[in-house]
Amino acid sequence: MLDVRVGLADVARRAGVSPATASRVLSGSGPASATSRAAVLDAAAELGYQPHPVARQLARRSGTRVVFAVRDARPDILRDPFVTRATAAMAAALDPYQIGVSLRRVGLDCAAELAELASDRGLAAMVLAGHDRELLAHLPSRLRGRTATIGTGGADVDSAAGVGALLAHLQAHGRRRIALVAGPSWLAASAPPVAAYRELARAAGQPVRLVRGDFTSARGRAAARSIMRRWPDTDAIAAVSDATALGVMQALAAAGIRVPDDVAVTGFDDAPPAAAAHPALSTATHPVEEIAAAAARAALGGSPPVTLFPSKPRFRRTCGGSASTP
Amino acid sequence: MLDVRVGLADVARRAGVSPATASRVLSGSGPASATSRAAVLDAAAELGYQPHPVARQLARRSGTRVVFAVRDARPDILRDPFVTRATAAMAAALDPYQIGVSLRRVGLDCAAELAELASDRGLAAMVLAGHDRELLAHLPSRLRGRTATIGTGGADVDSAAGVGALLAHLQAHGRRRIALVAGPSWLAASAPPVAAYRELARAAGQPVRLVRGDFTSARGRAAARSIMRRWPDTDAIAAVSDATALGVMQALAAAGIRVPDDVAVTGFDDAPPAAAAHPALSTATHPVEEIAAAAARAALGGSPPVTLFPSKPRFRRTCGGSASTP
DNA sequence: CTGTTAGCGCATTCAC
DNA sequence: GTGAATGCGCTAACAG
Repeated sequence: MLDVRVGLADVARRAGVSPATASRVLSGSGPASATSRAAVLDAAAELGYQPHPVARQLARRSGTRVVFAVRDARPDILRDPFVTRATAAMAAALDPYQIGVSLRRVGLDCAAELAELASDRGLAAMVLAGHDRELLAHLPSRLRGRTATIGTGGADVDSAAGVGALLAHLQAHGRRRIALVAGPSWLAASAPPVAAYRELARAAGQPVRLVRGDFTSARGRAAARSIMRRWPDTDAIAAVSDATALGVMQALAAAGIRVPDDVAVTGFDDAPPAAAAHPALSTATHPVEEIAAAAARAALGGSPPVTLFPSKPRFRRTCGGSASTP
Repeated sequence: MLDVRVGLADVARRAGVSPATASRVLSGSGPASATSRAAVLDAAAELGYQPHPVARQLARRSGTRVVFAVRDARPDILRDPFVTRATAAMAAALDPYQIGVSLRRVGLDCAAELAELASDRGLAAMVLAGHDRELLAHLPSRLRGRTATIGTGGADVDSAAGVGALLAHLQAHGRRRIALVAGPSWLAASAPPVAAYRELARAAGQPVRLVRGDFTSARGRAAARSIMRRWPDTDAIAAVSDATALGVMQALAAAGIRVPDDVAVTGFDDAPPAAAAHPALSTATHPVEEIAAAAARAALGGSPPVTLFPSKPRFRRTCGGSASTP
């Protein structure tokens, strides 16, 4: 039992059918009478048959790996928590399918790199993060239909809602001059929070104070300094990542600015450091694992289910209001 | 050029040799005259030949995936930063080999799960974390020689040195009653820091105050409360993970105990939250990515290079001494 | 619905 | 050293 060397032929023989029938039954698709179906299933169970994934994929011409291509300028992007969390989530989600995950960074200008990826016949599908509209229009043909994206247009968090809820909360608690540290402008996923911010500012007749970040805490520190220099009366800073928000808080503390008394701060991601920060960082949830798993499945399934995953605000100390988070 | 449909046969034809010879040249091993070798290489380059990984692995009977099996009791262990970082590092390191990574949790009592893994013929190798000696002795035969471990006995961080350096620093700065929040006792990798701690305590004639943690901040909070209840005069708490140390700091703050004035705290990992903590957490580096990549390569290569990766102390605010970290 | 016949693309025996 | 044959284990066409 559980002998590694039992093949489809053994199962077929024991079930009294042809290998083709056994294959049809065990691979799911294809017609089969109830009788032979049962016989094959029994035989497979008794023999402890385990299909050989590699042979199956060869015959089926479907690769064995899903590559997670992260488009970013920073060489160390593959150590970014978002990337590592997403990668691990995919690796866990695809394990039952016996499909592995590869991780690779591609540059902002990545046509050649994508072409190289497309020429790898071992690739079952690709999940692409950090894309923009133009890039998707020029995907290599072999990758079309096998690619799912994370971010705007693909599996994405409803960052507009999450950030919007935080901004609305800030407004409701008297903050009038709110600055936003947004994502990089080359990234499509940066747009929704910016749109939400502009809309709320306009509706409340408040000024627009927008600077670009890159999801790192270093940029958060720089952004905070820049904001307080350009607009000294700023009374709240919203960032689109917890790391950036923590950087903002560091810079404010260094400048002797109190949080939340002088300036409120909010982040995005609800990563563990947010709750552990001092004071505890207000933020919004980001179901990275669910998003990554959905994207991986979509890439394999062919049809990208353009789903927006919910983001819930977590009001904590730094937003200056009353605490109300479990 | 870069046509996906050029196969070994095409290369052979263009080079004027047989497919067998072309295979010998392109797959590295096997005899071949300099003449035909050059011809094959040229033809392959001109045609933009890309070997088909799946076919190659089928013929070679070598799987296409490396599974990262994490042995732990907690169901959410796969979201642990150590696990996600290691998984991403493997997925990036194995990408050039066209081998994907799968991630799976196995329970503490995992004989059956490992047997199931062993029966997967798509598996090229396994990297196991959270092992102990007994487990390794009972590895399924098909996994032997294809398994590398992370932690004691495998690719591991020199945690004894890292934690030892922190403890020595605490002692040198006048801390006399140091408690250690160690890893779980079922984990082999928990032992070295404990040994280092015992040795240093013994040499300095200091008491041993040892509690077990599990690398989470929740356990850190509980551990801190427990320590201060049992040994109220404790003047330093060393934890073997940053998350745990941050939990310790939270519990101390909640109890009105000042860090580092009343109690010094140190962690382990040098994760970003450590530097961002308030006060900044003293810790020691943990090259998780390098360790994971080395383990993955070792698993594929067959011979586990039992390497101890260095851990360097990062003295920051919480250890109470003079700051001295870049 | 089922069995037979061909491959999938490459690596590896063997003789030569 | 080289080529022809065989097989890896399974799936997909095609007739029946």
